[in-house]
Amino acid sequence: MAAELKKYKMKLRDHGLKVTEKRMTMIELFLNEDRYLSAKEVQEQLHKTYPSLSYDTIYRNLYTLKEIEVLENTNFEGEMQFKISCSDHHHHHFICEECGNTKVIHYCPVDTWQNELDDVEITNHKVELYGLCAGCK
Amino acid sequence: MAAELKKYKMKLRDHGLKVTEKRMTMIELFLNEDRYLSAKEVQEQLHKTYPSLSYDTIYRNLYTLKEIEVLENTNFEGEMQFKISCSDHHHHHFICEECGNTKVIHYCPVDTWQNELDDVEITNHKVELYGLCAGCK
DNA sequence: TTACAAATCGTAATGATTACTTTATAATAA
DNA sequence: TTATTATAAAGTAATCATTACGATTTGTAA
Ligand SMILES: [Mn+2]
Ligand SMILES: [Mn+2]
Ligand SMILES: [Zn+2]
Ligand SMILES: [Zn+2]
Repeated sequence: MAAELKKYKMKLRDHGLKVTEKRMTMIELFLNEDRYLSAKEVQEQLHKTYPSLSYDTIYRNLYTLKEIEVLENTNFEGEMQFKISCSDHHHHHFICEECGNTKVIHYCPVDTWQNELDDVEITNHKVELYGLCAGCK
Repeated sequence: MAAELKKYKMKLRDHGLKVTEKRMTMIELFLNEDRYLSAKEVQEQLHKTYPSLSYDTIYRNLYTLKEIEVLENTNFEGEMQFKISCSDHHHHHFICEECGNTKVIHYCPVDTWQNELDDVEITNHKVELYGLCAGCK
C-alpha cells in the first residue's frame, strides 16, 4: 500500500499541488472502497479521523483529484459521486444497485453512434449500466 | 393540434387522472419545445399564463406525466429535466449542448454489454450523447 | 527557521427539490 | 344543473446538496 500511495503523492506534486493529510486520507479511503462515494459518504467515513472536515475541503479536493485523474465521477442517484480512477483507456461502468460495486465495461460503440448521427458532432457521451452483481443477484 | 391534445386527454383519463388546465398547458408547452426542460424552465414559461403556479404542482405533474409515459426524463446538467416522450420503441438521445435540441439514437448494444458482463444482471442502463447539432456546429 | 502561497475551517448562502396545510376544481351522481 | 367528493393546486416552509468566502492553518521552498 505504501508504494501505491507514493505514486499518488508524486501525481499531486507533478501537478503543483500540495500533499496534505486530508488529501492522502481521502485517496486512501477511495482505494479501500472501490465504488462510487458521495461527498456525504466521504464526510461520514472521514469523520472519525477529522471530526471537523469542512465541506469546502471535501468538494474542492474531490474535484481537484478528478482534474488530475486520480478520481472519476458520475451523477448517480441525484448526486455527484466519485470513485478511484480504475483504468487508463476509454471505458464505462456497470454499477450494482444493491451494493454499489462497479465493473468496467470495455465495449463502447461511440463510433457507431457518430456514424448513425453523421450530421452532428459528438463531443461527449455517458454510458452506465445498472443492475445486480454476481454476489447480489 | 387539437387532435393531438385529445389523445393526451384520453391518456390522462385512462389512468384515472383529472384533465386540468395546468396539466394540458404543460403538455402543450412540451409539444412546442421538443427538448429537455427543467422544472425552473417550465415555471418560467408558464409564468405568463399562471403567475402563481406552484412548484408542488410543477414537480408533481412532471413526475405524474412521466409515470404515464407522456414525458421522459433525464438528469442533465445537475438537474432533472423532462421532454415529451418521442417514440414507443427502445431508444436513447443525443443532446446539443448549445441549443438543447435532441435527436433519437436507435442503435443500442445492451445485449452486447450483457454478453460482456455475463455474471451480472443488467436491469437498467443510461446512454446519452452530447455535442453540437448540425445547426450549431 | 522563515515567508508565502495554498489549503482548510467555520459558517453562511444558494438552488433544486420535497413536504404540508388550506383552498380550489374536475368528475360524478342526484 | 346542482351537490358531493376526491383529486389537484396554492402558498409557504423545510430539507438536502452544493457553493461561497473571510479568517486561520499548513506544506513547501528558500
Ligand atoms: Mn473507471
Ligand atoms: Mn425519447
Ligand atoms: Zn464510450
Ligand atoms: Zn438502450
